Amino acid sequence: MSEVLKSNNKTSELQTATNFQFANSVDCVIFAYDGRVLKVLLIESDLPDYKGQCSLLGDLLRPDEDLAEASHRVLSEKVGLTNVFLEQVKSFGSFKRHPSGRVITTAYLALVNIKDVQLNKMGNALSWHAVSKINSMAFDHKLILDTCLQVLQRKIQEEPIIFNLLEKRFSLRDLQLLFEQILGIEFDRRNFRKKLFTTGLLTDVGEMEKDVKHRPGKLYTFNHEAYEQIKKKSFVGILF
Amino acid sequence: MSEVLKSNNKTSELQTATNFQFANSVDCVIFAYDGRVLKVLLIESDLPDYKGQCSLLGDLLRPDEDLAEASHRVLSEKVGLTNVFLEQVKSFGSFKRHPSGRVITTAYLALVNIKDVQLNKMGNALSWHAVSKINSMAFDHKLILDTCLQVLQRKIQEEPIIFNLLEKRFSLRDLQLLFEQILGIEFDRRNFRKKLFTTGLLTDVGEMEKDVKHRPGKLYTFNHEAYEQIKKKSFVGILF
DNA sequence: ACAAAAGTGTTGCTGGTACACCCATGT
DNA sequence: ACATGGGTGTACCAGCAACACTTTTGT
Repeated sequence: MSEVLKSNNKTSELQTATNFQFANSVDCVIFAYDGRVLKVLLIESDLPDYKGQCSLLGDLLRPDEDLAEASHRVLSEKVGLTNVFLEQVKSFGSFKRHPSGRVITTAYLALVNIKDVQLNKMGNALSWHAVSKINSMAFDHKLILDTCLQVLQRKIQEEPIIFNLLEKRFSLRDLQLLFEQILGIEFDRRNFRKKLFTTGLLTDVGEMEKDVKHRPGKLYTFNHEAYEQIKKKSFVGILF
Repeated sequence: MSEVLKSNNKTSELQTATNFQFANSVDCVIFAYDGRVLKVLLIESDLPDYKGQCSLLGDLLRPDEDLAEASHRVLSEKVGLTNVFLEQVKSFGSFKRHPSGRVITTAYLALVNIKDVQLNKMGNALSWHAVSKINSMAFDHKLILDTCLQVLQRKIQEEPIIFNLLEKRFSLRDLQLLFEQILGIEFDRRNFRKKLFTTGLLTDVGEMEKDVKHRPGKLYTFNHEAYEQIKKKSFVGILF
């Protein structure tokens, strides 16, 4: 082991250029819901190694930007979206994960409304893929996707982030179907309604669905203010 | 914006050395319990910028190792521990977080048994600090510590990782005090016992505490096998 | 009229919380 | 005997799950 690596801190090593041999990137797992299934936005790889395979949208980290900034930049530059729900999930640093060199990537979970994305404007190789149908991807991106899907499944049960996937106004049916899609289970309609109402997070906007070929349902919005109030109350429910 | 950064993937850029100007590190937030309060293992910084302040134990990522490997190496080389509970928490990539250059660090949560750590053997600047007493640290390490503490608080309620902080055999009192320390709340003793017993994760080892100046309590171990069985049953409890 | 989904209430069970008394050990 | 904490049981309440019928709209 070199002396350099034995030191208490990193100063001595940082002065040497030999340690600056890493590239860092962010990769965004951009989820959306088309009303039927959960989808993820991918780009076709043009690397020879991964001919025809898809990869996540990402980019190299710039010298002057933060990880979070980089993830927002990817959404902005490559998808044309700002003010997106973005949350860091995990970093992947296997030294063989990228064919062209040592790249450490940090995965971000993005939840967008599918109607906000205009693929024709962003052109070319971007497309939505049903999450359940994806078998292989470029690099280790399938692993990253799976990891983010699991995090999504956990998080929608802990925080009301699922609303980022719906339009401002939605029916209870929309909401339930989306929960069921993501979690892969079904709920009793009546109990689901009761539970959601008792959270106090849904505001009845006083309008109804239109253009449905059955009795139209009421439309709701997510009540941010109510959630901010509720959040303060501590959550404790010891159990593994 | 350069053409290079507009490309669909990262190949072209990776070939150039200009993108390999980052250093990556891991920093371990090593928690332990001394029977009274939650502690974290820190090292005194010898950087002039951070004279007298403490920092987490970390090291630069080597060209040939994974992030997880690096975190285990830190525990092994600097604390003399192997087979430690280690879990990635978050990466921190602010471009001004390190005075000597651009370092992206990935924080790991480590849970160890305090008796396994022999500070005298590791020598010098390592020491345990009560988590609640720490006001400032070198770099952005206070932020990292706070983040990891929050993750710890959440995780001990979701998974039985708390046992990593106790000895193999422990009394219910030990376990309850530790929960209370970490979460900063108190539990009713009788309800706590019932709840833990109903999980089926505690095995009565048929022995009692010794050297206590009151009625000795039974000792238990964590039942890994039972947990593996239980884990299979899916957890769903929609609520935010 | 029929199909499709909206909307609504009750009951039983389970799990959480609040709470009080007796027991074993060391001093 | 006293102090300290171990060990146990009960009663109430809230939240969840299971379950069926009526209503509204479009075709």
